[in-house]
Amino acid sequence: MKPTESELEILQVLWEKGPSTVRQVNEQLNQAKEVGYTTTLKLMQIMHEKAILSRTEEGRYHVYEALLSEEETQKHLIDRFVDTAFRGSAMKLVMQALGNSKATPQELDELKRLIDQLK
Amino acid sequence: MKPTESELEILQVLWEKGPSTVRQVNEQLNQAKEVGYTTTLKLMQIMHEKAILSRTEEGRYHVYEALLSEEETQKHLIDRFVDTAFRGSAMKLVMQALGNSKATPQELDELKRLIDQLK
DNA sequence: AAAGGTATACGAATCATTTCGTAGATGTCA
DNA sequence: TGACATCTACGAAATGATTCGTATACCTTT
Repeated sequence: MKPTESELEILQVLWEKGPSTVRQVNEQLNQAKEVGYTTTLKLMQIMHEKAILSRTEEGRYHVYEALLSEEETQKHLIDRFVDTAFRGSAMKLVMQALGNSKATPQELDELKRLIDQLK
Repeated sequence: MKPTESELEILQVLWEKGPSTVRQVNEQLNQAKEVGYTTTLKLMQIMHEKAILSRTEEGRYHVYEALLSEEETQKHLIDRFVDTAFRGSAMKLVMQALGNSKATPQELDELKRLIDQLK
């Protein structure tokens, strides 16, 4: 339930691309940095054991799929992050993140709408 | 420049309490969970080596102080977090964090003001 | 001065994560 | 069929973070 950083990278790929083989994931990862094939394989096997990924055997290949939803996972991660880095204050996180970001006026409007909904 | 989780816990204490001895920090940490004195000591020594903390020797004691500012550090952490967990989209992080949080109406107003400033 | 308490220094055990080499199975193609 | 490519399984090295035991020095109190 607490993916490590490398696991997260793999999840990203699967969330973006949908169910994939090790090779597909590995190739995607390699666009950012060099990672050996067996490294990715091993990681995905471990994630399968931990029930983070499901696996379907199609002939000789294994096709993996994320069992955690992106949203749920992000929710968890934010909780932990707020605790460890912001002493529990989500608002501080939000304001800092917003300050750093180069949000477009549209995005800012969208955010305002979200705020109004929350009130 | 990339504090680990334990290091962050120590930084939190120093940011909150200001310059402190190992014992003071350790006692603070122990309110949340049990940590041995020498564990905290070692960690703070390492942080000193890494130039995360400064150290002043006052008689027999060493007084440590954070060399990283809370804001700067949080900024870095957010950047990394946005990358690893939100594929680079700070807006997604902000909206998720806001959705999860139980912000008070006052806080939401404050946030709106911040947004207007950014526009 | 001796005993007890408390400091720092430091090496090393432990634990988690990441990386990769090698082996064995299976498919493909000349 | 035989050579070659590609797949999974698996053990274990490498790395990084955390934790702690022990040594040594110094103060304080009796």
